Amino acid sequence: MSVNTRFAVAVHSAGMIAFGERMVVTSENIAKSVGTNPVVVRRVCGMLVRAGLITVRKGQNGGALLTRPPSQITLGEIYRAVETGPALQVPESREGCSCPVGKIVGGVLRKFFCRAEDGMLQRLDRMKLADVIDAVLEEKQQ
Amino acid sequence: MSVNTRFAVAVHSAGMIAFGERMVVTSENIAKSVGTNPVVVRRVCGMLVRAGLITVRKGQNGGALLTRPPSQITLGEIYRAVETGPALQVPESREGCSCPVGKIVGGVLRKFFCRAEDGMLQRLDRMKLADVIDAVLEEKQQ
DNA sequence: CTGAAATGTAACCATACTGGTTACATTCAA
DNA sequence: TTGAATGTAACCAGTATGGTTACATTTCAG
Repeated sequence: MSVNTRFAVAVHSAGMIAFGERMVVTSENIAKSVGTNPVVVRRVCGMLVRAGLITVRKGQNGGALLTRPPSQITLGEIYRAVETGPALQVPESREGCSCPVGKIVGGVLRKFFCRAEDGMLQRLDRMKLADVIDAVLEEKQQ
Repeated sequence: MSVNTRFAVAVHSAGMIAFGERMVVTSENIAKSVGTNPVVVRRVCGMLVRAGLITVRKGQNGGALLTRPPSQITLGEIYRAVETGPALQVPESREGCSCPVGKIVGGVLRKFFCRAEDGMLQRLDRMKLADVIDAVLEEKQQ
């Protein structure tokens, strides 16, 4: 329970914010649905704001809105908005401490890992927020 | 410096172990090259042993050996050997605590995230340990 | 057979990241 | 003006990781 749920919270939040024009979506609403704390939601939404994916209105009857329709927002964009650094990391060999071959290996690994991670990002780029919403609505019908 | 360097250490180690027939590769050798501690290397190599990717001989003139040639070992196998749990996680909404819709969203997200992660795994499965070794040797020439 | 060299593993610590929580200033609408 | 909402700082707890020491165990060399 120590990793990486930020992305999930972000997608979940964005999915609810997609309905922001029909209902007021507050951090408290979202937190209830996600099963977490309003402050956590606000932290994540802050990153979405900084990435230009949503806008937030303070004050009474506040709430958030998407800046684009959910069919034009990809999970890749959300991922990049909230995730910092590569998923596959290479330890920074403390300078000079490791043998020269060790440094070469580190550089090579970084290249390989980047290519692998791109595979994940490309798939995320092909998934639209609207796809997630559709899947949820479909499951809800059943 | 808190995440995920296990995989990098594992690939680096396996790469050195590929030369185990021509030279004695000890955890201390590997640790020097990686820039870490022999115990850390042994911990990771233990997982590779359990996954059947290498064998280790204790005692004097010990060292490790690959169970297959490096052209038949993929980075995907190494990844699965040392990495536990999905890279993209969905918070387990504390049972009953979250609204029913929240649970549906969680399930949907898990599906989407799995598909995305598969993109990374498929690429890792196409990368052979031999490819890494070749790339390192090539860089070393220059 | 003995000793040196190597592994396997437990134990402990420091560090870092995350998420939960409280608190409070700020903003905005009714 | 007041209440509802956000933004953010601050602090805590839990967890994972990596570094380190220590020690039992294994295995080969001599």
